Amino acid sequence: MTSLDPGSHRCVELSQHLRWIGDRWTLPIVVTLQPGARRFNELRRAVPGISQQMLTRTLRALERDGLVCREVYPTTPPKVEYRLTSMGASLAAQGRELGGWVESHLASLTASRAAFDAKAEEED
Amino acid sequence: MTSLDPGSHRCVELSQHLRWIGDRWTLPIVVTLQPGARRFNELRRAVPGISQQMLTRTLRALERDGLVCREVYPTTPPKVEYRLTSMGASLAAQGRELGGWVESHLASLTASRAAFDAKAEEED
DNA sequence: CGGCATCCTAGCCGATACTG
DNA sequence: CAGTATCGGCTAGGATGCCG
Repeated sequence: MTSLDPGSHRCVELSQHLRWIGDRWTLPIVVTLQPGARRFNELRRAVPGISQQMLTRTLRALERDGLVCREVYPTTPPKVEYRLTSMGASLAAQGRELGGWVESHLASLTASRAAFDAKAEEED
Repeated sequence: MTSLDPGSHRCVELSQHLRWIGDRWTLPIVVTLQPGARRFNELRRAVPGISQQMLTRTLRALERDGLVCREVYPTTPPKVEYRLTSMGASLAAQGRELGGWVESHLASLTASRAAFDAKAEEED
């Protein structure tokens, strides 16, 4: 990945496409879909705290990006399943790695913040 | 990383801490600092498009998180250098991996979006 | 040179209500 | 069950101007 070398500023462009990582729900949803297809409300229950609307929006965005596949069964009541595409699955793997990094550094991160804030406060 | 297994919803919590990765400038800055220390305006020039304020803010946040170290030389004119801590360096590595993923899937992503939008439009 | 303070806008995100 | 529509708050982030 030579275009990510320092000096190449492709990373500025690429970071635009990484913004969905920062949003609240993309990664949780993708990781939740890793084991297999899930129905809408099933997914909703599986991702605690998400609103119906954000689930819809995030799923649409993922579908648009070809990371998630939406399948509608025209039964009554309607049944809609979501599953990862192969690209989505590879993203999930990346997401888990990233989560692993955060998890293993979370303690240091928190400690560092506390120290920084304490120092800032004592200077007042 | 068992706590990232589907079924564990730690990922919801962790995703909170991933938000700063999704912001526009964190990754570009961290990657730019990979080769070694840089001065403020040097960094500013090296990261095209960043405003002075966002550079300041992002660097402060990185410093607070213990990812970047700030060193002031009390000369005239003042000189300030920023360099990655070891934790910052490991984040840079993660960032490059992530960037690599995006880069290698960017074409598919873009194509998928175009197809999705075209289909949505024809349905009007 | 290397900042900080202020103002402003766009878009994320949540809550609520309604539909096939 | 699986959405869509609407409203509104919060905040990331850009522009500008001042300071040591």
